[in-house]
Amino acid sequence: MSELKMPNPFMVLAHKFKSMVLRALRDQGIDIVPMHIKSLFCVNRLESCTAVDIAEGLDRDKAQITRLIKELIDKELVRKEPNPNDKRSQLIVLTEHGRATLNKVLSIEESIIEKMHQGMSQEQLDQFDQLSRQMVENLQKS
Amino acid sequence: MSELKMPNPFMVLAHKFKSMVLRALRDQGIDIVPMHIKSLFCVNRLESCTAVDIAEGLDRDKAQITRLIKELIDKELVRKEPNPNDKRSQLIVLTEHGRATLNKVLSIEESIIEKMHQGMSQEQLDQFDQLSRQMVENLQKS
DNA sequence: CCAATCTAGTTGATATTGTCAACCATATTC
DNA sequence: GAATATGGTTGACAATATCAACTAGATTGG
Repeated sequence: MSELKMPNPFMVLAHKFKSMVLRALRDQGIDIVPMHIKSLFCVNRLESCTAVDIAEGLDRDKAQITRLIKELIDKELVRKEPNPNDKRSQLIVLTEHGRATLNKVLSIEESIIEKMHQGMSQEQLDQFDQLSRQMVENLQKS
Repeated sequence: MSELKMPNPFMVLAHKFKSMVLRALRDQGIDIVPMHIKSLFCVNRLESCTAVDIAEGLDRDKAQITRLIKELIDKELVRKEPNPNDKRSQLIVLTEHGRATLNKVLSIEESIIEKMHQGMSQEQLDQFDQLSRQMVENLQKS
């Protein structure tokens, strides 16, 4: 083959970032994992949030999200309430503990992101995010 | 908390990309997984390649790489040769089958990457990679 | 109004990837 | 030559992902 293929830099970055987030959580004695964080942020973002909203919002399997939600309930970070609009469904709601944990985690992630972004202009960061989003869209087109 | 946190675009991209690569491998009847690919590319890049070279090159645990190499040997994609310079160590070498598989996989990944990069200039792509690398370096500074 | 179809969520099973610790054999260092 | 470090392995477990099949409820169309 022509040239020797190097690892995709954005994949290297994703691996490093995720490892660092998990390590930072452990160091802070926070017993949750990155997928928990993503789910909690999802619940926080949506006024009325169901499991399928999280699955779609995070582009994950419904089965996986069901299990994640159960873990978040066990850790008393969220609770379920009946969905007035759909008897099959429940609304996922942050508990006080969940909100407090989310605030801690937000700080942790923000400090990692700040370190990651050192020496870069806002314009560069905006373009980086924009290109990432565009690439996701490109991949989604069938 | 202040603003509602959205998922990091490069993490969304990494998840989507990895899923697509695995799906494409399955569609092509190729019974390997993304970590196998990364390892094979690593072996291909280095003139004299050991397990610890792969572990370091991919920023992965030695234990994980040991297991991956065993799988690659089982699938006859690589083989081990004694390391003349270190009795503890073996050199990992691509087999013919491994080289052929790597070529197929290269095509598959390249077509996914081409699709991902649609509508983007080379300058933009270079900057994207450069920013990713810089972010990795930033995270690595202790 | 009811059958057919779709959807929300669950459960089971399995796959992929990741992490930590402990170990043995070998290499290096002092 | 003892102490320390390193390459690789094994065990155990954790985190994430995927697919299929299922039940209960919602929607659709005749």
